[in-house]
Amino acid sequence: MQHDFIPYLKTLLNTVATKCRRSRTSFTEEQLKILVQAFSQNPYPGYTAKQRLAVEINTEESRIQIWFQNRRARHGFLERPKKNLGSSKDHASPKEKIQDGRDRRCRTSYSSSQLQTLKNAFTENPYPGIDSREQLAEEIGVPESRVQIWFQNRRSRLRIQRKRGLEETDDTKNHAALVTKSRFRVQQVLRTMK
DNA sequence: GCTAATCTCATCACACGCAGTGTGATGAGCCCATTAGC
Repeated sequence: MQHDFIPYLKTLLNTVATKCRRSRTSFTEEQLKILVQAFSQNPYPGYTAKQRLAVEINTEESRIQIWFQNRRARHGFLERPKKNLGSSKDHASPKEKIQDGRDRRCRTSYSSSQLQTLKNAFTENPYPGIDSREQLAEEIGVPESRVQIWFQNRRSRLRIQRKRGLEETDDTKNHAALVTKSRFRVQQVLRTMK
């Protein structure tokens, strides 16, 4: 997938002052064993399952989420999960499957002041590094992983907005060109009538 | 080189308010995404 130029600019910006990336987590053999086993049972664990795993191997839930994402991408697990009930081959009970289907993290609702802080930070730098994200997270009192998601969504929706804006501008230009063309044509016809 | 971290894009899910919009959460990535730390 092609990336925009901006992410590369962001990397440059971040390297100037703050730490750009979170330091790499290194899982122990024991932790990996637990993760692999959990993956073989269910490659799409719900939020509570991920939280449970996080407690079990003493890490953050967001690290579990990333691990499962990477594992799915690299171990040929291409089939998307069926909504709600799965096949009888699955290890989870039907009840558990239903819960997993709906088991998302509770939606974070930001107060207007939290949003203002995030928006200000976004204006300053749409690609904050781990240090800035952690600082922001502490300032507004939400986990760093939520700040990261907020910035991802914000960038994404801004791109869509810009794209729509450009399309509308193009439409306006096309419309103006058509009007000019029609006027010219009418004038031509009128001239020939004279 | 392996793989955690990060990115974009698409989509789901839910709140708000009553049909559609806004936005947080999640998953894929097909030359099987790219970048970068160990």
